[in-house]
Amino acid sequence: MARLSTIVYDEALRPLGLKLTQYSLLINIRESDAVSVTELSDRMMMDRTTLTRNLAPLRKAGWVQVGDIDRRTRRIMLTDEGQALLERAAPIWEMAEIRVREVIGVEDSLELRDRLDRAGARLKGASLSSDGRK
Amino acid sequence: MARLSTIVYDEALRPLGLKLTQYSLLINIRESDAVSVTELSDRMMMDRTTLTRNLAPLRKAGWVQVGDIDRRTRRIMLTDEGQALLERAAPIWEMAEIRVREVIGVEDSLELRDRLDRAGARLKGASLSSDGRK
DNA sequence: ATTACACTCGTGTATATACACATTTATGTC
DNA sequence: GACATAAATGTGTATATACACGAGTGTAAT
Repeated sequence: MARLSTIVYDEALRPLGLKLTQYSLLINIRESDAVSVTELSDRMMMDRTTLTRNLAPLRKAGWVQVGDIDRRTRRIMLTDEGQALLERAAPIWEMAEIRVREVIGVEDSLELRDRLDRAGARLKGASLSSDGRK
Repeated sequence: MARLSTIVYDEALRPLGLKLTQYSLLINIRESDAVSVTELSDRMMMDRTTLTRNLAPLRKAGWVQVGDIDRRTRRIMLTDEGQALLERAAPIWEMAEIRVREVIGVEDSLELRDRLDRAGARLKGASLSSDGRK
């Protein structure tokens, strides 16, 4: 399923120079502005260190900005260009979503998403975190 | 879902030094012995060049062997150690599968697999292949 | 104040993934 | 046989992913 999604979505997003994960990341940043690395990685069920790496190309492209709260915690924000990009991406994304539903099956795509959300919640905290040391 | 699978399966397979993709690759090689790179990559709905890279650590570990058919086509095979590894992995894999079904939901896991299979078939050939140049 | 511990984050290393491009080899056409 | 074309594979580059480890920072206990 990861590969299916990659194929369909990446193909659609290519004109914008975006990949699936990058789009997903930008959306999540917009929805919870000024989050910390750890918090965002939890929300995305992604390893913290993976998030750090994934932020790099987004920062280089000028879509994401990172500032400090104290000298330990950082906050991640969209730039104006990032905002603009997401607005341009919105209709393209919707079309891709429709295509995915055609390919996978309409009725189940929503239920599947739901089910995966709940599964994620169930796993959260259990295994997810670089350094398992308490 | 990719990340969910990674977490659960990788955790289970770690004692064997195997990752999810590697196990999947080994199983596919066993089921269609002496395949070519392109054929196997098609079967796994994976980019051909990705497969090449993924084979490297398996060869280095001595689980997979690669020989030549003519000087253009290569055939991929399991070594005896690869066979043995899969046998040791079988019970572990089954337990992980059970756990995934618990987490995601029993009834749907089978139907989901089916649905994804058909979706894959529908997409096959359409977009999948490094170099699209005819 | 010191000290111990918990929190927040990044880097080194290894694998996974795919696209663009290059290379080599077989095959078919004349 | 020569030559164009198609087929099979690999490499360079970039991103995605996670684990092990390390470094700095806040906080609470003494």
